[in-house]
Amino acid sequence: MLDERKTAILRAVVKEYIETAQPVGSSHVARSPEVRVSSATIRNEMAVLEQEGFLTQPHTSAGRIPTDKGYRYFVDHLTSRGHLDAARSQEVHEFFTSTHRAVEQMLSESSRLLLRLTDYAAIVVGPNAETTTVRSVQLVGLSSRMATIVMVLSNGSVVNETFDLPEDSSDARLAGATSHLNVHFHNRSLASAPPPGPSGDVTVDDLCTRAMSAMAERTGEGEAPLYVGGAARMAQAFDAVEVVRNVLATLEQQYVVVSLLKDVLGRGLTVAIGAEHGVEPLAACSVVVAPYIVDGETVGTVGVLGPTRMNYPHALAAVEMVSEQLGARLAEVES
Amino acid sequence: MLDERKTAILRAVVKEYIETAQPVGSSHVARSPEVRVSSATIRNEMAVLEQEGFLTQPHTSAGRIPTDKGYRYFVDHLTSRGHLDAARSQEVHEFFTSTHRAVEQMLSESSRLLLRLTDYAAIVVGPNAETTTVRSVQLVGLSSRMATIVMVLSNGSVVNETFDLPEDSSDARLAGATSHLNVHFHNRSLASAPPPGPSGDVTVDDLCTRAMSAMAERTGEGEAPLYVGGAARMAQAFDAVEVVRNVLATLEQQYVVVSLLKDVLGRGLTVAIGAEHGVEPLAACSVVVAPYIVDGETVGTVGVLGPTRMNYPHALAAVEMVSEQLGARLAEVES
DNA sequence: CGCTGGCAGTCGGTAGGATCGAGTGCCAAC
DNA sequence: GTTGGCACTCGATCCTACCGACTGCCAGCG
Repeated sequence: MLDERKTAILRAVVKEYIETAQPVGSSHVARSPEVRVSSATIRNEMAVLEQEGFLTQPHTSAGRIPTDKGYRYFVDHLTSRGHLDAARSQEVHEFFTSTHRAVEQMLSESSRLLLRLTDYAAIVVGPNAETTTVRSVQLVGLSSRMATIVMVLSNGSVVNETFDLPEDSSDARLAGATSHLNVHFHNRSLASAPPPGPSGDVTVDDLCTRAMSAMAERTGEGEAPLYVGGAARMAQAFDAVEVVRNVLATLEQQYVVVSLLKDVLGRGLTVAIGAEHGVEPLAACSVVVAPYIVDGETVGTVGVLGPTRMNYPHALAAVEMVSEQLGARLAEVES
Repeated sequence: MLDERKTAILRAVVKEYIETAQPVGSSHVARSPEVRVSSATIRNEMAVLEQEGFLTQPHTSAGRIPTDKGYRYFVDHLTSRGHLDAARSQEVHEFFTSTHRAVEQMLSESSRLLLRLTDYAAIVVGPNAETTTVRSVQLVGLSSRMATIVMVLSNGSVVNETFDLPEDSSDARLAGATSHLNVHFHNRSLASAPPPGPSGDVTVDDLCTRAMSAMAERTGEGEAPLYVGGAARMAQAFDAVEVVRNVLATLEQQYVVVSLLKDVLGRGLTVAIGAEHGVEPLAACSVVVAPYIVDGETVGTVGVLGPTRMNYPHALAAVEMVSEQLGARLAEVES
């Protein structure tokens, strides 16, 4: 699509702009060792790149900055895969060999790890209900009127909800419902299993129904657990206060974030640049995502969200590494 | 400490400054209906207030702004307790009558509620291990090498951790350990109960030890669950980018926040203004806290964190209302 | 004696204007 | 096709003057 020299120039502009956040002029590019022509030639080429939509000028007589299309071309034509430096690579390995906590904690800490690696906002979406099976169900009475249902899933995560007890429940009936549900869900997926059939005791059935409908709130569409870290740290990459506020506010709306990641991944992308992802308040942001895979199944997503002028090679490397390690770590739990 | 007129003037300055965030001059104060003297008199009084440390001038020939000491006097001498307007009051009631979810969700949503009420960062610290008793313990095998321990506490919260299984464990031994732990912890506090005694089977004992030491990470000092909402929204109240970054970064360090609240509450305060709380990066912030109480026991804390020029009466009213309702709602679970 | 109106003085904020310089587009020459 | 040179553009920066919101002080009034 672009000849070699234009590609080299575009690459130089993107790299420079990512570093400095300043419009880059032809003479800067000429200084780059990859490009061995004079600044005049570069000016001509840059004019063409601008006409074709890869670059833009904030104003006449300023340098050029990449457009979304420019970034897109850049990431699609990366020469070298990014590498994490030794220290960071080390940090990831240490993290995943030393962590020994509940899945929920591990995901939450993974998001902090990714934050430290990239300095952008790190997002980890937990395993969803479709891909895990139920290992154990238990109903626990809290008082005469309330109880909790606790489910342990095959990936080690635990979901719980409280619900009101019917009048005529008793400890025995709670136990009955517990074993009824255990038999019913044994090694079945929470989301795909049919509702439990009758048990012979109407109160037990009532208990099961109440417990399951409480649970349904949790396993509904898009209700995957979400861990966001470092929104604040990334925000400093923007200078317009207005933008910062929008971005932070959007990041607090969990379902927007989850569906954003799902959507990007669903379109087979690993990088969504600026307006590509379609979430308007995040138009100044790019997203780098990777699924994490356990037993050949995609069970969740990790990603980073940063300004469009983020360091894509680095972010790609970090996200990939964390997703791989996370998948491997979670696989250990199930094997 | 201050005569009535000085108090009125200080009050007027604080109120005005909270609203406008601009230094307020003597003529503005003179316009306030509570003060019925000329601006010249007010100037004299303000000079005294400044000398005594209640007000300060950003520079000569500017209006005055309150110092931390000024805010402190203001909140200590509030005439009228703040009231939430009808709409917000309504919102709180609706929230607490309609929510029917697991404790963890309720706390998380409470923090969002408080955020909506005040537009400052809302903080909810969950019940800690000392004040709850164990209702149920269960060990669930995830694979041949790993298992999860799940505890349901009397307040409806659920804590879980994973741990490695010893070589010679079996489903039967997991069940044995489960019932051993259940008997041991029955209606005892997780934190204060002694470690379980021997059961007669060394593998079962091993299981119990491993499970409990995994759990210990969770119930250790200062490990109360924390829900922070709306850090971003509050940040817009500051204009110095530097400050915003510090504040947001600090808010992401959970243990700092938890101990801050504990500390403030421990000193018997409900409001900590600016430097009073001693957390240096939050020197530009004030904190309003209230414990929530279940069965006469303080089990957790709610609070808001905002700029020192926050609307104290409003924040106090909001925090108090939410803490009361939250306590009442949690009490229902246990009764 | 306390309160008030008036007045001179201070100083940050803003607007206008000159200057600077990084960068462009174009062109003639190689 | 590439290059050096040149005229031009335009945001950023600095300076200056000015404005206005204050204050502190003082003399006079009730």
